[in-house]
This record gives sequence, structure tokens and C-alpha cells, in this order.
Amino acid sequence: MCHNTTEINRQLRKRGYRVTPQRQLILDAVCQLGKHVTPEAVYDHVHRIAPTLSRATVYRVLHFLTEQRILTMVHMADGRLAFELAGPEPHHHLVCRSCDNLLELPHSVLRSFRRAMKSQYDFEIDVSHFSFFGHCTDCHDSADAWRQLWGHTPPV
Amino acid sequence: MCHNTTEINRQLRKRGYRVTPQRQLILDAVCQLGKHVTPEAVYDHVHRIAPTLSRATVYRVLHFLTEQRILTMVHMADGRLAFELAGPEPHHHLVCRSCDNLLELPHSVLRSFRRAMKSQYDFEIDVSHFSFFGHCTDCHDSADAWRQLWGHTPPV
DNA sequence: TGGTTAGTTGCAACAATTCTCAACAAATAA
DNA sequence: TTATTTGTTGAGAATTGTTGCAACTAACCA
Repeated sequence: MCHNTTEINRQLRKRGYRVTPQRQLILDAVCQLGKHVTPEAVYDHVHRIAPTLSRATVYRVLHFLTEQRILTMVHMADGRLAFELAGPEPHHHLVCRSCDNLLELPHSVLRSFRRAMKSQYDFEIDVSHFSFFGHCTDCHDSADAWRQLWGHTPPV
Repeated sequence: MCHNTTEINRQLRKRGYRVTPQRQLILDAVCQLGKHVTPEAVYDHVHRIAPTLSRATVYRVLHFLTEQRILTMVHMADGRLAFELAGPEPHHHLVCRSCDNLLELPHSVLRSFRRAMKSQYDFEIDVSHFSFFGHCTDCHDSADAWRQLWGHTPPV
């Protein structure tokens, strides 16, 4: 069960949407299942509790809750999507393509970059979540493949 | 036809992979079709030339060529994937979630951010491609929903 | 409390993507 | 050249994600 469910429900109603049992189940499932929850994992979880709850509803509700900024969408390394609860203070991830490990980043590391995009391109970068892909300490190999192909070191 | 196909083929062979007609067709298709080529577009294209070439092969080869850093994967606003030829000088995108428009960014805007991640976290961010989602000049609305839910302005 | 109505769901059909596995082809060894 | 090994493909099944529409129901008000 989500710590601020009542407040979220109040907000949804205030915005003209309904708080249905399905939406509550799905939101709770995301909270319980933790970080980077896949739609399939949510479906498995809620389907056990409410067997008639359909896959379509899971996908629709996940996207709906993301639109409402209650969840955030996370791009995984393989291109698939996952979801997690959005908090008032965003955080971001460094995702290693080799070992799939996740490093959490505080939002502050992006401040200057976001400011630059705003002033140079008048583009407001979404604050909710980023995943940066690359290679962690133990898996530095990206530069090698690049060098082999293009004959010079990757730009930094 | 790709300008440096021969070099790419040489590299693939050198890395122990085979240069098959299917792989060549698919790579050429991506080159010809330009930026942000969807798997379906590639399939339509190559299927006309080689009717037995299957959809599965298209997906497999696109992912293979991405792994080999010959293509890059581009996340579109709707969550779908597209591909494009990776050049020696990467570029990035600002994707508006409201109007789906794309702004191209030179790689240089990320230099200081990548340096910081390297020194602070010993994490080497993938140079090939980023998509940053958010809202462009005409579509600034993200801050409002956030404020309603969390009762304060989004962190900057 | 009970009626009204617009937001929501379930179902089924569909579209997109990945997987499995047998058949095949390129490279290598004999 | 032939046999062997290993990477790759095609076909179709399985999985994952989307859409249209009729039926349903949460929220609101009398």
C-alpha cells in the first residue's frame, strides 16, 4: 500500500477522474513491486487478486497514471518500458548495458544541463526520470568497439 | 548504399560475425530510408527485394547492428523504437511529448555532463544517442500537473 | 436513497515483437 | 574435397502491447 494513496486519490477526483478498484490495485502493485516494474509483472500480480482484470486495463492504467505524473516511465536497456512511483523529488539512473546494474543519481546533477536546454532551445526537459545507458567501472568496453569501427577515439 | 559499407563488413568479419545478404540488405535499407527508421519500414523495404526475408530477421539484425555500434536505437515519444546509422560524430534529440516534434542537438552539449558522470561515478555514458523528453516552446504544460499533485513547483 | 451521465472496464480482435527450433551456410579442420 | 563446427535464417508459435466498442459503475445531484 502506497504511503500517500489518499492524497493521490483526492487529486485524481479533483481532476475529474475516477478512483476505481482496478486503478488502486495497479498503483499498489507498482508500489509493492519496487523499482522498474514491467507491465507484465504488474499484470501477474493484480491478476492473482482480481482474475478478471485485463491486460488492456493494466497498460491503460499505467499510461494514465504516468500522464497524471503519479508514475514515471523508465526506458530499459533493451528498449522496453518499466514504471515506478514518482516522488516529489525526481531521481535518475545510470544503467550499465553490460551488467544491467543500476546506479541512482540525485536530480541535482542535471540542473545545469536542463538550464542550458531551456535557455538555448527553449525546451523544458521532463523532470520526472532519465535513464542514461553506458558502461560502469567493471564493464568499460564501449570505447574499444567504437575505435575499431571508426578508427579514432569516441568524442568526449 | 552505405558510403562505408566495405569498412563495416570488414569490421564485422574481423569480430567473428558473418556478412550475410540479409544483413547487407537491412543495413542498406536503413541508410536509404534516412533518420528514425522503424522496423516496419525496413521490413516493407527489404521484403520487396527479398520476399522470404522474415520479420524476425529484421528485428534480430537491427538489434545486432545496434550492439555492434553500426546503428543507434532512438526512443520515440510514443515509446516505440526507431533506428538510424551511427556516424562517428553522435547527435541527440529533444523530443516533445505533446507535439512529437524532434529537435536535434549537437554532441557538444553533453560534454560537461559526461565528464561529471565519469569523474563522480566512474560511469562511461554511451555516446551513441540520447533522446530527452519534455515539452517544446509551444507545449509548456508539464509544470502545472506537477504543481497540482505535489503542491509545489517542480525542482529545477 | 436512487437516477443520471461521463469516465472506465472487459472482451475480443488486432498489431508489434520475441522466441524456438530445425534447416542451412560459411568457416575451419581433417 | 569432405567432415565438423558454429553462426544465421525462416517459419510459425508465443508473448507483449493496442484499439474499438458495448456494458458497466463511480461521482454527483435531486
